[in-house]
Formats: sequence, C-alpha cells, structure tokens
Amino acid sequence: MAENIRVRFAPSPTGKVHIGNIRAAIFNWLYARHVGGTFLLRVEDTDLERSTPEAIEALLDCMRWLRLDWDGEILYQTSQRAHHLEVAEELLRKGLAYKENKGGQGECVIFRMPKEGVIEYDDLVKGHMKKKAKDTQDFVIVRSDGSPVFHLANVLDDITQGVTHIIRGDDHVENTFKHIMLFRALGAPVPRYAHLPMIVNAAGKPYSKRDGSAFVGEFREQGYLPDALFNYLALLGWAPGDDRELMTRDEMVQAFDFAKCKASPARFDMRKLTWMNGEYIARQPRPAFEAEFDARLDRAGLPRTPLNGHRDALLDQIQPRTKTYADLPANCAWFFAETYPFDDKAVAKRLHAPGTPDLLDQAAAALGPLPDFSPQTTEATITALAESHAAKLALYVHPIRVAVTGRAEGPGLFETLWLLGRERTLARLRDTAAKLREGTL
RNA sequence: GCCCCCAUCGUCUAUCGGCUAGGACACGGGCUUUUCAUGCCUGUAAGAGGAGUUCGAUUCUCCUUGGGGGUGCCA
Repeated sequence: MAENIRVRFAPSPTGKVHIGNIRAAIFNWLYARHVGGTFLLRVEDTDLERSTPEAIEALLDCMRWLRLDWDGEILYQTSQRAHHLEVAEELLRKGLAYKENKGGQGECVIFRMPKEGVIEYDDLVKGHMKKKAKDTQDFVIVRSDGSPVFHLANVLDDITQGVTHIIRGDDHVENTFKHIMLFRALGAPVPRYAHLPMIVNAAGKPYSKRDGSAFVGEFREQGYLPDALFNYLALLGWAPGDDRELMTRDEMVQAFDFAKCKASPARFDMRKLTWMNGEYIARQPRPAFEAEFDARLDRAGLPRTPLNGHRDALLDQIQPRTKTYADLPANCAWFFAETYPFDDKAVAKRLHAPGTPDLLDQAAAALGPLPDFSPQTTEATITALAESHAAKLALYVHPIRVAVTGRAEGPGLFETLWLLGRERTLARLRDTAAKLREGTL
C-alpha cells in the first residue's frame, strides 16, 4: 500500500551539506511524494564534535531552502543510544554477536556474518545483487569505548522509524549485505533498497570541494535558485523517459520512477546547471526576482535607487539575461553608481582601436541636441552618424556601450542610453574619451 | 590483492531486437532588414574492443579493456 511506504533521509550534520548527499534526499523526497508515502528525517548526530546545534540548523535550513519538507518529528540518533546498546546485548545473549579484544583496544562487540551461502536482494536501481557469505566479514557493532557503530545504529533506527525503502548513495552497496543480516537477526522485515549512482567530477572522480562548489550553501551563495538546483540534481541519474528537462516539482513527482534511474555515475556539469538556473530566473515572478536583486545590491554596497529612475525598466532588461544572482551587482553597477568599473577585456576589445575617442566624441555631439532621448531617437541618430561616415552601426554601438557601462554585455544599447539619461550618457562618453586620450584606461 | 557495480555524442540522457541512433547543455554557422541577450533555424559530435545468440544487435550472453565503489573499533 502506497501510504505505508516510508523513506528517510539520514544525514550526519557536519555544518555543510554535500550535493551528493542532498541528491539522495531529493530522490527520497521524490519517491515518497510520488507514492504518497512518508518522508522521514533522521539526524545521525553521533559525532558530538561536529554535530553542533549550528550544524543541525544549517542542515535543516538547507532542507527548507530546497523545500524538502519532511513528515513527522525528526529522530535524533543520539536519543536512541540506550536502545542501540540494549539490542547489542540481546544479540550477544542470542549468540548472534560476540565480544573480542581486537587489536588490544579493549573488548568490542562483533556481529556474526554467515560463513556459507549467499546473501541477495533486489536493488530498485541496480537490479539483482548477491554476495557470497565467504566474501563478507564479521563486523564491529559496539566499539570498545561502548559506543554503537553506524551499522547497528542505522539499522535499528530504520526499524524504529518503520522505514520500508532505503534510498541512498552507491557507496553503501557493500554495507547492504551487512545490514540485511542485521535486519534478519533482529527479526525485522528487510526493507527495499535503491542505490543511487555517485555524482562525479569532470575527471570521473567523486565530486568534492576541489571541483568547485560541492556544498548546497555555496550554490545558494552564488545565486542559484533552489528549484533550479533541485531540477538539475534530479536529472543526474534519472530522466522521465521523454525529452522533458525543465520540469516543475509536480511533474517530477509524477514522473519519478526507479526503473528510469541509471546505475552509472553521473558527471556534474556546472554549465548546464547555470543554463537551467537562467531559465528559472527568467520565469521568476518579478517580486521574487526583485527581492533577491535588492539583497545582492545591498551586499555589494550599491544603492537600490538608480541614478536616473527607470528601475522597473532595468529589471525588465536584466531579469531575462541573468544566469546567477551573483553576477547581478557587476552587471548593473553602471546603473546605480556614478563611478562604475570597466571590464578589462571589454575595454581591450572595444575601446583600444585608434580613433575611438573621436568616435565617442562624435556620438556625444550627435546625441547632445536631441529633443528626446528615447531608444528610437538615439538609434536613428547613431545610425545616421554611422552612415555619414560610411561605417557599420556596430562600429559605434560597441565602443559606446563599453564607454557608458564599462561592459561588453547588457541590455540593448539604445535602451541602455535611455536608462542612463542624456546627462550621464554625454558625460560618460566624454569622460571615457578623455581617459582614453590620457591613456588611463 | 580480493569482492561488487557500471559502460550511447565532450557532458546529462532517450532507445526496453528493426536506427537514417532522438533531445538537452556546451561549441560552430545562419536568421530576427547590420547593438548584447533572448528566440528561431542549422552544423560538428556517440553505441570501448572481441566472440556468441538471432533473419536482424546499441539493445540479450560471455570475455577483455576502461571507470567507479567496497575491503575500518568512519559514516
């Protein structure tokens, strides 16, 4: 029965949530919502050093940011310690585990694995899996310092929470054989397993901090939208089967299926994520975009009020061409501050041709006396100017843009001039021409 | 070393024996009556190799090669 399906996300809070980890959370969530089951959260906080209240809050914050809403109360693993140890005693009593002074570190409790036969299970994504008992080894379930080991705690908590489907990373496949024996020893039903392929870097190695952003917080910081990150991560190792890529949550929930999950590792491609993020930003409701826009302006120390009004018009121009929020301040500085930075590459490419200062002066002279400064008028004026010099419009457009904005990309030039207004346009053209003549640019 | 898993364009993927191998990102070209971007059109680009099964293999089987995971008193 669908409503009886219970899955869980069981991270250890370390302060930062790795994308590989959150991807497992996403698949758990997707599956739970697809079948109308329960998505549980368990915090494996047994590492007291790292599992600080701040680390736990960071984890929950990350879950909320991605709208991975969990069902019911959070289970904190440390609260189960007494139970874990009781069960270890029980296994000892039943002869399913034994004590040993391994390596002279004091007595630990070791779980007995079968010595013959095979352990097998059907993995929802990897298919039929089996391992010969002789290829497995007994393993420690309680350390000599009296603390329960991951395998014990993890399995017992899954029993406690009534988990029916365990969806986790590929790196746990070997553990699965141990866990299955533990479930059996405890007389608990063995859950179904789904092992997700790992996310790897461009070189095919496990994706780590060395490869760029590896933690959810970093993507957030860099201006990625949670829905975009969610969508992209969902598509790493899963595809709906048709050609859909940009999908809403509901569409993903509806289409999700382990049968469509790949068993091979997937490479993380930042370029595609960035493209997808741009698509999401372009589709954002204006108030949401504006709120983030303002926040980025504030942090960059730029005023929210533009030099020349026309804030909405700028937003109209900027929103569809924003890839990540992090780019925003640099892309708009010219619009909000009297002094704006010049992009070196843009300057080198568009302003260093001989005669450029004269060209900018010509433009200023032509634009100066205009009765109005609408895009139509300025375009007609610059077009006429270019024609009078038997030159292409582009010859004027590019240097003018860099001169007044400091950048090679941005809104259409004539919209830009209008956004800036006559005074500043003229001042900037002359100012840039002067700097070029002085050789200070 | 041993055990397990994986293998389609550079990348993410579709294909569940019939393929002129489709889509997306990225890249190149073109158009939007000579601006950035968008949009649209378009191009380059893939079935690791070898056997077998079959009328027919990218699809099924085996081997090789390559990659990944595991092999802790880490999780």
